[in-house]
Amino acid sequence: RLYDTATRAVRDLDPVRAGHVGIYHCGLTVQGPPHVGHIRKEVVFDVLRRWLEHSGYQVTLVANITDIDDKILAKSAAAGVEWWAHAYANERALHDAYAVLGCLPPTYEPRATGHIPEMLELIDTLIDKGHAYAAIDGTGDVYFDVRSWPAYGELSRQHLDDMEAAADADPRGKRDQRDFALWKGAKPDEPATASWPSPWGRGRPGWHLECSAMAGKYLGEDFDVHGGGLDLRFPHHENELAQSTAAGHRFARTWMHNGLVTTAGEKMSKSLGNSALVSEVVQRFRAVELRYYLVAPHYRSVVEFSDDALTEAAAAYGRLEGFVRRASDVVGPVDADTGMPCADFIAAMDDDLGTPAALAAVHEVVREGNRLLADAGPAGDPAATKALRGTLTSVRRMLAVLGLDPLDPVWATGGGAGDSETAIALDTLVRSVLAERQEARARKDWPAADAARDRLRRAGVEIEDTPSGARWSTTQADG
RNA sequence: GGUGGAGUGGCCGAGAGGCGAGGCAACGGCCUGCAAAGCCGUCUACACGGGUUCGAAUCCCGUCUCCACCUCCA
Repeated sequence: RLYDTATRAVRDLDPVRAGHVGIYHCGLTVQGPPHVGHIRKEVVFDVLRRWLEHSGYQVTLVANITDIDDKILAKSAAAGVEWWAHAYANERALHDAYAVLGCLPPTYEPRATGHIPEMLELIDTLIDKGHAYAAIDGTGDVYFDVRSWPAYGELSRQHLDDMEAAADADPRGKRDQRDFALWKGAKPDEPATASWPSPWGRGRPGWHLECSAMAGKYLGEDFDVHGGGLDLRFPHHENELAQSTAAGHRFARTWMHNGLVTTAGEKMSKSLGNSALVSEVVQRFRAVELRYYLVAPHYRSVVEFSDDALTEAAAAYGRLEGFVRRASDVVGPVDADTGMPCADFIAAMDDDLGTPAALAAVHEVVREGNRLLADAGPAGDPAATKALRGTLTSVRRMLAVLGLDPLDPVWATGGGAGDSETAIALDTLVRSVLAERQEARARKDWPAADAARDRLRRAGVEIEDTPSGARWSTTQADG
């Protein structure tokens, strides 16, 4: 079940094609590097995709890249670089961000500039059906005629006559002030590379049209889920819906919107200057902690971004991670794919992606696992060890669905031969200090034992005494 | 002016007519040489004012505060 913005109700997901779910969500306009708000949406749809796949569906996840628009042209011009270089650099930054956060790559990521023919075709259809027209002022713009489409406003329940008058009352070549551009005629000061030929002269696509054309191309005229940030509900998604349905498509069956990330109570956005860039946050927190922070609240709620909140998320995640590492030490490697989520977890995830309740269920299972840990082990109760194995496998499976399995290789720092040699060297050194401490403890020389521990701690190495001996970790790498 | 949403314990954050979500912090106990981690326990909250009900954080009416959208926005 998923909450559908259009009907304002939690509804059963009833796929167009049995066993398959097609999802389109609005990716980024690559005008700048992604901040935490942008990446929240990626994480939300990544969790949805993982859960659907876990539940036996084949998922096609399409997220567009808007690689041309006013801001890209303006910012690249200001920076003195080509617009396409600017867009591509930020597209790469986006890819880096979701790789760092452990988001699986989408099935496809179409770029707006690669789909001009599909867009022109859609405009043709709309003109033929009487829902679009070329601007009367000769700018080469083409607009959607909102007054020609009585259902306009159905998604956001807005009425044309109740809307605030646009700030700039310049009607340009529009029949109605609320008509929106499907195609934008090229302006003399824009680079020649930023326009394409069309029946109305050279120009480029309007933002809303891109998504309609690309969703239709890759998912069909009737598909399951269309998503994006809540701020896109109007006008972007309203306009997409109007265009596509006016062109005769059924379009999205469920509209899914994630809540926004705020800082100091206000929406995180570049224009407000309160953005926390993903690349900057992961300097101070581990990426998996950032991901936990984003997965823990429900996807439709507002999340307030702060270092305190992130620190708390890190502590909560540390509890889960600590169990997984300790239990793995005791029972050895397990295949997380064979684990079964507990019933509460399944019920929570099926109910509109209830990650808070799902995570609460994981914490409960971890508590049980920690109890087992006290009795398990080579010298311990074999029944407890067996039970612990099952618990560990289940916990890892549940965390994997959320993209939070601590043992997933994506969270390994570094990688490559050099790093692993360093890791081996570090491990050898730490173990020699631990051995020293153990000798001191054996002869009850507590000051010497504590001095060894303090020495490690000052170097960022935390020690944990377990029934099977001391284990060590840093906040960055595993011991 | 219109549209959608939110206000929950020291903090974060779920739930949506009766059965104490969960996490963090704090405190007490167990464990530990001492710690850390873990386990057990304590802290019984739902913006405000009315109403409905045997029973309301949850439903209804009213009030206040906040956020988002109506301009590019995840």
